[in-house]
Amino acid sequence: MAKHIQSLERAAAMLRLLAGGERRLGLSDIASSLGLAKATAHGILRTLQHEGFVEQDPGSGRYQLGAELLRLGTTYLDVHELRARALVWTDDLARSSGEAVYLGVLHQHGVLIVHHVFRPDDSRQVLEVGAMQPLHSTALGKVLAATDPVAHAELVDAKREPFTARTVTELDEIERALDLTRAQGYATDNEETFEGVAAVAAPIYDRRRLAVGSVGITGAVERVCRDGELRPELVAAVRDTARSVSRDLGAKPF
Amino acid sequence: MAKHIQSLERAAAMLRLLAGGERRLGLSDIASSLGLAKATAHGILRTLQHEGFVEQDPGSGRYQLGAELLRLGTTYLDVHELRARALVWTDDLARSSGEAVYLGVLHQHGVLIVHHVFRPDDSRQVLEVGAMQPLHSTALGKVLAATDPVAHAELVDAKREPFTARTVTELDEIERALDLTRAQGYATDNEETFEGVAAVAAPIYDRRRLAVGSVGITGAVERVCRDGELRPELVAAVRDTARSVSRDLGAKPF
DNA sequence: CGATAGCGTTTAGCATTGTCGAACGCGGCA
DNA sequence: TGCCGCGTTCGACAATGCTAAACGCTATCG
Repeated sequence: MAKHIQSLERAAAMLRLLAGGERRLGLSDIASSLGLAKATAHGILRTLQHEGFVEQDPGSGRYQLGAELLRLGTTYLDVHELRARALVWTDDLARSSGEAVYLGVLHQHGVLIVHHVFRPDDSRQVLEVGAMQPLHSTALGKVLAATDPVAHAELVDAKREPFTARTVTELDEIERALDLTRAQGYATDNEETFEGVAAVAAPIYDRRRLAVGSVGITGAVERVCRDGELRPELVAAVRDTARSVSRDLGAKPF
Repeated sequence: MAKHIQSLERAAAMLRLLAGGERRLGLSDIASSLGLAKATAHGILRTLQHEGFVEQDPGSGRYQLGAELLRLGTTYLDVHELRARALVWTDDLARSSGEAVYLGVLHQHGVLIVHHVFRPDDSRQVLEVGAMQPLHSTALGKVLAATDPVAHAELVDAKREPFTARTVTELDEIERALDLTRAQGYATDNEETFEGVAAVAAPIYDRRRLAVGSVGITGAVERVCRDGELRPELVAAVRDTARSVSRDLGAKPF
């Protein structure tokens, strides 16, 4: 007997397919991509459309994601306890560090950004809440992989794409970096994800001492590094913020 | 024969229930709220959890919305053509008007905010993308109700809640306001939604001359009004922006 | 300009599939 | 320690959603 409801799994696969294929997709594309009869795909899409999860372009008949997903996704942020507790502290971190602050949680094979404070200057920046980052090359991801066994397993299974010349993709080399992360209590990303961009992140724990997320700052390597290493005062600020949020979540500091 | 897939409708109802009930809900609450057997609700929730649409608190066993909704909701914004076209113009409007800019589309019984540019000062503001606003009291909503027949029908059906002493709830009085909106090409909200807050909005049309959204500014009544009326230069700026976006979408300007 | 190929949609019948009621194991509470 | 409530599992039935084939439509091309 199947352990999961078939039509729901198929509907979820459709939503993910529509999310991946940067543009609108036709019914036939969807049906063949998932190996379904056109009528089956149509029935699911009709229901999803009625519920607001997908929309159909009246002209071309093609399908795309629907507005209800945005509404529910925003509601997820409102309910998220970690995010609510972190809101108070991340603004201060952005101000004191002068850099952009990110808050991430494990989701599937990567880090989902649930909060993002802009770097406090007047430059134009785009909000990255809802975006995904890889586990193996980012500071947020390495912290999660070092402290959350589930995240670690995801990192081992995932294919580790090289983004720059400095990206570490060999598993044993990554393990050493994770050991270092566990030993010193924070992780760095020294141009391993984007050229010229470095980051620091530290883990956030809940009342059961389990890692539930990570918080960190990201910025141009010229500003956040000195002599090829992250500036110690920035590392300290990030770790302080992570500890403050953990304390708010009920983690005992011993 | 049923026109829609039962399990999908039930799953969608669960997600909406979880989105509404500000906190985590237990299985029994969900099952009884929807009139389902506990085992049925459990099967659906288990699948939704496996797909990332709901999460379960390990301690209490209660359910809440899942992270996948945030990821998909953000993707919806990326695909949204109206939003992409408007991005270029809304920044300019915020700068020239000095006020916060909102972009909304009709969704269910209200206006869904799909873009929000902060007022260009250094005050702390919260992003309202993904939030819903009522049709009957807001400038964005009245524009949609005046130009989109579907939105108008939703406004008529919805229960029109009074938010301030100035909120108009009588249907014939609203109809006169909508007639005025159609005649002058924009709508206002003069402390009808929040005390001390006023707004202007104008419609955005696509290449088939159908209203697909509305754009407007919102701010303290002392700044955006003079002699109890919206300042004409702000009205002109909003209407210019709406026309620019409409032109980008392919609407012919005759 | 008519034939064609592809699209999204609808239809009918079958068997797979999701649903239900009842029982289970496990906590907190008195 | 007994109880009540929770989330979860089990097994059988029939309602449910799936499949395959045919439909109307638009756009394309010989």
